Amino acid sequence: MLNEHIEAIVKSTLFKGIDKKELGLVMNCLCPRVSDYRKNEHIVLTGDSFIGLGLVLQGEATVIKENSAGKRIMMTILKQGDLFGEMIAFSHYSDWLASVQAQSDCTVMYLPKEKIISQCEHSCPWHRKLIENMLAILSEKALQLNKKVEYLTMKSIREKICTFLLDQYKMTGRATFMLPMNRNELADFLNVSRPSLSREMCKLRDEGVIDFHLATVRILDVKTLQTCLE
Amino acid sequence: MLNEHIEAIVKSTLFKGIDKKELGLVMNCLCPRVSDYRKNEHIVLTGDSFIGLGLVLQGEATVIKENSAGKRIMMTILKQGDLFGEMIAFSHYSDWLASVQAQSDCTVMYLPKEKIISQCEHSCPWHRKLIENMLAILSEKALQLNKKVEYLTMKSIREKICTFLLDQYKMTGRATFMLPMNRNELADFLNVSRPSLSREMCKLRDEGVIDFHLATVRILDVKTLQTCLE
DNA sequence: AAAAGTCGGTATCCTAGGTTACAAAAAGAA
DNA sequence: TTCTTTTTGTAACCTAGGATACCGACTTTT
Repeated sequence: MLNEHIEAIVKSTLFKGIDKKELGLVMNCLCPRVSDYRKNEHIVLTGDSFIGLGLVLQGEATVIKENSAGKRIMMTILKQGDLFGEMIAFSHYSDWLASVQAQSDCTVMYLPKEKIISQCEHSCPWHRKLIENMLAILSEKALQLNKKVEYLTMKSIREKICTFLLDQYKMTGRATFMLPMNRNELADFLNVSRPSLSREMCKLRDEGVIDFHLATVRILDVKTLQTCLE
Repeated sequence: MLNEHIEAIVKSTLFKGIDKKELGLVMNCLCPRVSDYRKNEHIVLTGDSFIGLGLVLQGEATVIKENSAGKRIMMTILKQGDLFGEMIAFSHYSDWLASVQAQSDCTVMYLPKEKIISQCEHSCPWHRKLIENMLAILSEKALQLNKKVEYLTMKSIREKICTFLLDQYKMTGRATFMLPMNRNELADFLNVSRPSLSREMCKLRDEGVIDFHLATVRILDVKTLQTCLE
């Protein structure tokens, strides 16, 4: 089983930094359950009891969350090497909070949470690495959600845009940079409508604060950009 | 140092489930740095290099985040037993992302992250518990942020209210329940203005979907409440 | 019990931004 | 190139909900 799926395992953040040669031992110790699913089949269902952290070895799947009224909303697309269930694995929940459905024929590996934190008799060095990776995965997840909350909490589109552009400015260190997504995706990320986003960006251009052409943006007046956030 | 601060340590989620008698050994192994701060003094500053997970042993402090324009926003109030820096400790960041300021005279303990994940020579049983707690803390944090994102993403106040009420209904299992916060806090949580929240709640009452008096709410028509979310 | 402070409901007014629809530009395919 | 598709910008229209202000009901203080 290992050889045919080694690619997915190596790709995943959970096994990052663990030597390829060691993976045999690791898997032997973790003895994960592996299951196959056909296209459109449900991999897990909301409310099913949680059996372990999921890792997509093969194929593509979607995470679907049902709201209080039962409406289904697609949350994420999972590809080879992606994890799911990482937020509930070590929480007080014992059931899945969302469903996962196969978009193509899929192979999924389940890692029981006890196996991840338990120190096996030999107290293998990679075990520590596994725990470290798990902590890093959860931390990054929380930070990413935190960032999202920050954007969603802003009241005006202008504030969202200015913050986003200043973030990009800081990250790239240049006044001229490329936006990492198209208008639709950006509007989605900021939780506003695409035309409203365009309208506001054009206003900023008319005011001489920024200039842009498609994905290329140049910040002309950092100070004014900052005053939008005060 | 242990005896005078045992209360805070026992209170904290990080040391939950570790026997009081063992705490001496635990602290001996973790050998945390402890620092005192005076009222209004900065405990950590955004950009300072991260030295370890913070635990408030005594006093009260506030977490203050600066946005891209440098505007300072109060994020949380930390009390005895509260942790800070748990999201960055195991992330790729090596600097603090927010500042912490003492609101009263404070004592703070710093736990280096290596000490938390390292297995000491004696491979103490409580070490595993510590890791488990750390994973639980991060998971719950991520889940809580996830919930917040869900609420913030909804476009209409009505949808937010209906979701909130259905959540409460599910949690309590009763059609009549008490709201866990007052109108101001609820408006804040849902990221809307208080009068708008009142207005919409009254509309729902006028339509016969719910009834309420102050904090007491009764759901009259679950189905209609659910259709708001579709 | 009078005074002061808090909390929730209500009315008015107004604007930011959603919706829809279309046109222009860019990118890709044939 | 030319045709098609996708991505943007723009304009017109309209409403959800923010801001503000005020009132009445309760609470707490003195």
